[in-house]
Amino acid sequence: MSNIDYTALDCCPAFANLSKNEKQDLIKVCHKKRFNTKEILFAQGSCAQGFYIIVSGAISVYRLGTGGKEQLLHVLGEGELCGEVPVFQGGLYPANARADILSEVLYVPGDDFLTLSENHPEILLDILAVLSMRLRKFVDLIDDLSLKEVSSRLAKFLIEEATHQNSDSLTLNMSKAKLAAQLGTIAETISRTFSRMSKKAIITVNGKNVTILDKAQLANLADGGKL
Amino acid sequence: MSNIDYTALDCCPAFANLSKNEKQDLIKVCHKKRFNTKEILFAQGSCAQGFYIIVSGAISVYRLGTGGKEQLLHVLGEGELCGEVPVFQGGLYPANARADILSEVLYVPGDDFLTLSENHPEILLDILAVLSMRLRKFVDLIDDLSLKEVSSRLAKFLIEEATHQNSDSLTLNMSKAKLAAQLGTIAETISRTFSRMSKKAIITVNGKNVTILDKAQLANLADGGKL
DNA sequence: AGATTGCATTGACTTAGGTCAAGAACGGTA
DNA sequence: TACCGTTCTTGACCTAAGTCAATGCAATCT
Repeated sequence: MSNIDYTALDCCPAFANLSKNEKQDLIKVCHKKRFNTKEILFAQGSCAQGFYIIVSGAISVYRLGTGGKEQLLHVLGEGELCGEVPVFQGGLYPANARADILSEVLYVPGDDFLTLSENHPEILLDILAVLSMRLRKFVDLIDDLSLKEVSSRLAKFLIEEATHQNSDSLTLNMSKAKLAAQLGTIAETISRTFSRMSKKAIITVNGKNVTILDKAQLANLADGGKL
Repeated sequence: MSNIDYTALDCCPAFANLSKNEKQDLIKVCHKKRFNTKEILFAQGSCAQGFYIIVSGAISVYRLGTGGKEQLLHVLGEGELCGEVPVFQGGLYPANARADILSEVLYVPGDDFLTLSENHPEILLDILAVLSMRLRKFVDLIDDLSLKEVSSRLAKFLIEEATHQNSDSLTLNMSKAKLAAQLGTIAETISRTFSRMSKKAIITVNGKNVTILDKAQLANLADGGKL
């Protein structure tokens, strides 16, 4: 079907355990696709024949509310899977997916994947790990939305992001509106929360750069403390 | 290890596809356990060595917020799996689980299960279906918490429950407080929402019995309409 | 430079829904 | 029946956060 180089799968941790031969078997059934900025990969409720492996770029997976408010479910990047749920259950995509920037993906037809898994069942354990990780993240998000306030969620996000960029300051790699959607709120509220944190000398904000001044207080906020 | 009858697994849709022999292999590694009302199966963050198959009873899986507010993640019943995520990823339970009533479960050690899956990889597809279903439900819950109001969530719940009990009236099988926790709110708000729906002649409430008077309006609410 | 476009910020206002507290209703037990 | 604990309802209040609208940038294009 395709003559893509099997090393394209090297970017994908979920398939890292596969042997060279297994990767070649998998790549044989893949179709390379390319999505432009803002192009839709799939819409909630539409029928799924397969899933995607992201080779490069970034894909937002989201739900839409009344009035067009978005709740981001994940932002997926290089090496991650996208839209795999309906392959194993239900057949319909549970949410919408859109390319944030020009993105290259491998489309894996579900049937082909399932056939392949008969010969290489270890692959299923890898997928189980991916879904388990997603469940964990969702539990955290549900917990946040239901039990925490925006200042907590933002504090948590900043701590995670700073840790990730291992420093006391961090650069937001998305617009405030997108950050808001991810945290289950709106841009204005993010703005106000940033400025309240600044007034209390917990952080300083400069465009997309945030510097953490008082780690302890930020951790306290993340933990449910009052701003 | 155990000499439980393999037919104990018949209650479990996730393992319905297994042959008699496979069920016997699985049951061999299971330990029967029994939990009294309010007894804890596991706590968030504790280390997991295995998962549970619920034979009878009911298990609540939940997160705790400050001040003891609970967000229910699922209420699991006969035949369902519980605590399987850490077997495949991370090793720690993502949430708390507690028996609502006297419950019988089969404890499946993770290692044994993984070993078993090497000989019967189809079992992994069944687990994938279970996790996929959970992801779907979580996406709906996230959507509700972030994008819908309580009246919407309650309306949706009533419609689902009535459909499930196939009639225009339904009996709540839990306390209002528990219903509230499931919908990400508190008992008082549920009370008030019920009474507003009653005043508008959409439903009538009588103890644990709810009768739907105006299906169309209820559906409209579930869809984001104003109460 | 001026104009256009897209984000970010701020203020004034509204509102859903949480908190606290007082009763009322219900269910089991003696 | 009377007593108890639990659950449910209702009211008064408060606050987090959403809405709407004005304005301020900063970046890019003509």
